[in-house]
Amino acid sequence: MPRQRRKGSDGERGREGRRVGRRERHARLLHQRHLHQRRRAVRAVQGGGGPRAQGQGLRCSCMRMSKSFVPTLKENPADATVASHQLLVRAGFMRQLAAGIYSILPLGQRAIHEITRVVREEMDGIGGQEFYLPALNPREVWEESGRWTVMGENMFRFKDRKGADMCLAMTHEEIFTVLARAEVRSYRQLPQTWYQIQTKFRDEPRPKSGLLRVRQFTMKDSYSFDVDKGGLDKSFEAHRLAYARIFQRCGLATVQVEAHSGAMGGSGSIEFMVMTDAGEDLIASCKNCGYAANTEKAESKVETPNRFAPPGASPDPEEFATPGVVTIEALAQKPYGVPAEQQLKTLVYVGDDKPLVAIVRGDDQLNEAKLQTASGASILRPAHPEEIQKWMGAKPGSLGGLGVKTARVFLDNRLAGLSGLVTGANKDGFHLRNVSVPRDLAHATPADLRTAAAGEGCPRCGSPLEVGKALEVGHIFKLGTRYSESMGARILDESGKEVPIVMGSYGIGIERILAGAVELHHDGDGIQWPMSIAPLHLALLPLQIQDAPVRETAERLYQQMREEGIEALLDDRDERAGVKFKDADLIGLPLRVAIGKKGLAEGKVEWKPRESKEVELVPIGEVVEKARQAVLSGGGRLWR
RNA sequence: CGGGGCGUAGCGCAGCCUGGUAGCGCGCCUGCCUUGGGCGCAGGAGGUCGGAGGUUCGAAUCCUCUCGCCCCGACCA
Repeated sequence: MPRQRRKGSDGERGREGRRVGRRERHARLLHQRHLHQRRRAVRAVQGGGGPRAQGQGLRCSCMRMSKSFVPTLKENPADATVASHQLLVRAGFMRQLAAGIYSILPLGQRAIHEITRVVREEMDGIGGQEFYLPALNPREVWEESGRWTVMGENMFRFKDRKGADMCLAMTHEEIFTVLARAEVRSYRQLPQTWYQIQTKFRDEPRPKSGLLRVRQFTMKDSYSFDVDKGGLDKSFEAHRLAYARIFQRCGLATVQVEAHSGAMGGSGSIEFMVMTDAGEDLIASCKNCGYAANTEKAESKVETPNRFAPPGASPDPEEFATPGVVTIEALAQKPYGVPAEQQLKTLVYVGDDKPLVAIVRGDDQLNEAKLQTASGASILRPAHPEEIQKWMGAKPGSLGGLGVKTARVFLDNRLAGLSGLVTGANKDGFHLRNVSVPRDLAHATPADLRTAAAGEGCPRCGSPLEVGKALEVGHIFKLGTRYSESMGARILDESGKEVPIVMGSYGIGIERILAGAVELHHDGDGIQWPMSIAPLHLALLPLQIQDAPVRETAERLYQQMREEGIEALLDDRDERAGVKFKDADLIGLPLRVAIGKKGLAEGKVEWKPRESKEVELVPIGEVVEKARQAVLSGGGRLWR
């Protein structure tokens, strides 16, 4: 088929020199192509129209099962425990290479393309400009921000042949800041929003759950650069709204929660969470007022009556022997009978190489993220037993905060004002009773240290909080001047004063969207892709491939769909109907059209959306249009 | 990093305790048959038993070391 140039129309005019905007030109091109393909479609229907070489000038890409690499499995892979991992492997979307490292197969890659398309559209929509930065970084930049140390073991590091320290980037604050400081001089050049979609490397101590926690993954990361805090607030809000649209368009219901900022630093952050048991985070939320926070940060209202306080003045602390008792539980038992809520739990940590003591009520859980926030430490870890012995003079199990001078002591807020409590004596085998917080622990810094639990009061409205498991798919941070100060990215403001650029950083885990969508959308038979991110729109199943009318009808529909921009997966394998149905359900394309002898006798084919139970008989001549409508109304896109 | 489990054919597993011929199901190849929800029959190919060392006449099996993977606890898109 000869490809004709259309003369004298749009293309020519562009050459005449009239400035045509890129966008406009692109739209025109699409229109031209559309007309062209329409004509072909008409010809195809009118006759001839047999199978054609794939891709001839068409941008819509379809697939023939017989020629595609889609290795489906009947049985679940042994190591997969969560649905998304099992199904993505079984349906032929990915294979594991090593712990937390996956090869993405053609179907998986197509779905990822759809996701990144949505992400790009929304990022461009808020004025983001796409970059592509190096994943391979020299030590020096990370040294400048201080994160060469902070990132610790989580960063992949090695030496190049000259012996220089290198690393694989976990995120790109540093590199973008280097660009900004080198080129951005004036407030007039701001605000800027820069982003990329790029591979990130993190040497996770424990990769797990398929794509949910891996060591190499794709992240959309963006960075905003503003003159002041007000500008940052605007950039942050723009991202927040864009993220909400991205996840919604990808078929993910998300909740936005207040979050701990961790190694990123900064003043505030919001996480976007998909509620699923496959997730690893715990979030507390209030149905009544909408409060939602990661339990790393969530607060709660709890009643803490001073019920162990002795009448009158509190007697002095008194040592008593507790041989072999090293747990809260044991001290609550028989001979002692000290309820856990009367005890103080004393834990020793090391924050930036200095000892820290944290005290919470015996039945509460210390929240390390909160201790990190309270202490301002950038690296926090539990102390080793030898360190504890050295600083406290006793082993874990007999520790207490009284008289501690070797370490900063932090005390959970709920303990304020209580007395008549029991704690370790910092002497193995002994505890202290009659401990009064105001008198004996006055040297401790009060802080919110305990982990909020389900049923406790919402910090805003007091209604009972719910706690559920969630998967983090996005995280937005107000970095402020954390990086611009340490790395010297300064500009002149309106008054001619040199000020650090105010930054924000915003991340989305691309594969987590993929896996999260599967967690949310599947059934016992397989995946149920949302139209917007489905690898293809429709499965076309000729049920008896040896039957010429069946085969030819399928081929014709395949061709027509392709020309209409509907992405079809034609299962042209010589397999039994059952095999095709099973694979189609497993792969989970949103639409299915089955062509069988029976229906064909009446001039009909079978229509079935993946999530529907019923099959609908549709006249052959109507099915392409029906599919077109379904793709569009489902949030999909024709013509790529 | 602490605790637990598992490495045997492409995939899922048995065999190991009590040392002596490496097996089953699925998948794959050939033929016949069947043809609307992972058909049936017959034949066939395919394995350094994760690796190294040791004990033994003999090791998938017992011992030591090591590597890898999964799960549970401490870290993050």
